[in-house]
Amino acid sequence: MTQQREPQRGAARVTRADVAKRAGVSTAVVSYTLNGTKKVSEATQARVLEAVRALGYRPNAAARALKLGSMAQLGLIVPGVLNRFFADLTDQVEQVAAAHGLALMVTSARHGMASAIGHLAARQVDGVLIATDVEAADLTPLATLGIPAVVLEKRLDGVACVRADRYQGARVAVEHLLWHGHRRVAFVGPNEGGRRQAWIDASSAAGLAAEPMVTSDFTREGGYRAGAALAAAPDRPTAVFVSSDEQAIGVLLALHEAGVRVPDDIAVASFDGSQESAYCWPPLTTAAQPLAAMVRIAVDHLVAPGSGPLDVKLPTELIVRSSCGCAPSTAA
Amino acid sequence: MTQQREPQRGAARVTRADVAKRAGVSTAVVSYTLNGTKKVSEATQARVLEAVRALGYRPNAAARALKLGSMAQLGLIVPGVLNRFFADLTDQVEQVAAAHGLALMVTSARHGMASAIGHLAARQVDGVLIATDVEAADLTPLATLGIPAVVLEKRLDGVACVRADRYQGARVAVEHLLWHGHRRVAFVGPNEGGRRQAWIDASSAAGLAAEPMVTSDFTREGGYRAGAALAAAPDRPTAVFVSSDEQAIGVLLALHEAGVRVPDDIAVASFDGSQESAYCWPPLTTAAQPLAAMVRIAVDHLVAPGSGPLDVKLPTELIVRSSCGCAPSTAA
DNA sequence: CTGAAAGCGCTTACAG
DNA sequence: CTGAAAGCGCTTACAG
Repeated sequence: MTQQREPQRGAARVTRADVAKRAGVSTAVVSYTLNGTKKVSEATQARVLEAVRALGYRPNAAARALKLGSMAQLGLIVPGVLNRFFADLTDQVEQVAAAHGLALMVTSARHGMASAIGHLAARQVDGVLIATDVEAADLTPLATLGIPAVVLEKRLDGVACVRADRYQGARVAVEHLLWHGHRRVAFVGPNEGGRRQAWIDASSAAGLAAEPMVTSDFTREGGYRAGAALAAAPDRPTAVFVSSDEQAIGVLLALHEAGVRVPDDIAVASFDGSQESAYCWPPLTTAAQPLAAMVRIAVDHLVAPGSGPLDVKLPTELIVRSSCGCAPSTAA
Repeated sequence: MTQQREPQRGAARVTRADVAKRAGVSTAVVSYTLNGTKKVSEATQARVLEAVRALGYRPNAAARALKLGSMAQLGLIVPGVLNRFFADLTDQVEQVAAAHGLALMVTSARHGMASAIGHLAARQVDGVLIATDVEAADLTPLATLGIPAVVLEKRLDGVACVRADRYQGARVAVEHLLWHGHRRVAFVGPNEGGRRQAWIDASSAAGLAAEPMVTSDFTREGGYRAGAALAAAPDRPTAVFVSSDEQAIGVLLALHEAGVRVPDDIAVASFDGSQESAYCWPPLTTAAQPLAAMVRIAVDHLVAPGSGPLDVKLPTELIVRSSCGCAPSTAA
């Protein structure tokens, strides 16, 4: 007796047995012709294919995955797809994964990293990309299951890592602002990390005090508050480096609302190079992360069977647009 | 002899048999305690849970899916997550699906609807949300497998559909522009459909010729080109209704570059109500789709076992910001 | 070139 | 309250 529940909507599920019967072959032959794993005579092949078509047969991915031990699927953990940069990232990963014949399971870290990882682990993904802050301890479920991971955020001992050189990118951006002649360049971002350090170093290399600094998380809302603070500051800076495009969008809005002109009153440069940065007003001068390369390297590493440790740091490229005071460019 | 390949990275996979052995029970009991499908004595339960923890055991989703006939997973088809509105949508769907204990498989329609649907069908999703243009014929693979679908775009015979009332939304937006006193309101969007018709109707109801119209696809690039055309038009309109926020972002950029002031020289209103619309400059007055409600209804329908036909059309809500000439609002 | 059969890791009706 | 066993739909080593 079968104990299988009816499929959700009661439609009769077509299995390879049905195909085999209709084609007058064994189920093995159906697999052989569908997967090309063994030679099958032309005539038989044609019969099988005809049966597949006629029946609208589609192999059951779960059964296949159970047998093969792989879901042909990658997992991606991002803070959320609402952040423009991570939307860009998600899009890239989807494309590269598809090129490898892999599906993508996007999971937000909204409910915590542990939950996101547990989720992906349970779904037997073949590898996971983590594009947000993560602790080494969060990674153990993956290690236990032998699921490879690569972190796109920060370096963790023994964990594959691909990242942009944030210090270098921020430094070049701040130096560009300095090159424009600004003597008081503000910083908007987290009170730590390479971007902040680059701002400090670039400032002092130019003989300037690194100030003011406005702490802000990586959101537009945070940027908005920082921009409002900047606009209202007693000794207003004439330029600002913002840690991410996403924040910069918020900064721009606050500045506009306060009637502070960009770049005339305050020049702005940021970090990420998201597509968004080309479409805001004014278009942002930004240190662009080499997203395509990062994703390619990360996915290749996940897919390659025996690859060793990975620790890649890629340079960013400063995209010069009009927010810094350079000649307005058209939409890029 | 086992024919199973080693798992990808050679880590020993822990199965429920290992757990059962360690806990000194049968595999059935492991299932019972993990799924709560049958009463298990406290003591046994504790032993099982201990074993699960100690072994780092995680049920195999593929096996479970094969047995249960469900992957506990929904599919979503969007043009791409790069479009802000669809990013908002994706985020909503992910949340609502998660609330139902369902994972989300996001697929872009980049390589064609047939491929996207085939992909999802092969992965045994329990339902699919289609948020982009689709033909009835594309849906047959889903019907064959008994996978329910709901379309968020347009009405198709016999297919569940949830959508915003685009005619009504566009009409209200155009009328708002008219209310501001504009006598020449342009339209940017597709040369068909409810939004265009609403613009035509609202214009003639006000005794005006509906012109000019600039055809544009639903992209920022398209909006940018349309905006440039508008700015250069001989008899420049004083207001424009744009079919989507995404396009409006492009329109704004082109207008800014041409030195055309918004809303002073040209007032702008658009459609969608994406989060983006609150953060561009100036913030957009836009007819907001009731995204949360749409997604909730759609997912509920996918999840409900025997729900009948569904054809819901929800009203939009005009969010008034400063692009139309109303008092500037702060970031919403 | 083709087929019979085992086994992937679960769940559950049935029998203690 | 617990266990033995069948079966979900595939793939593949092995034997024709």
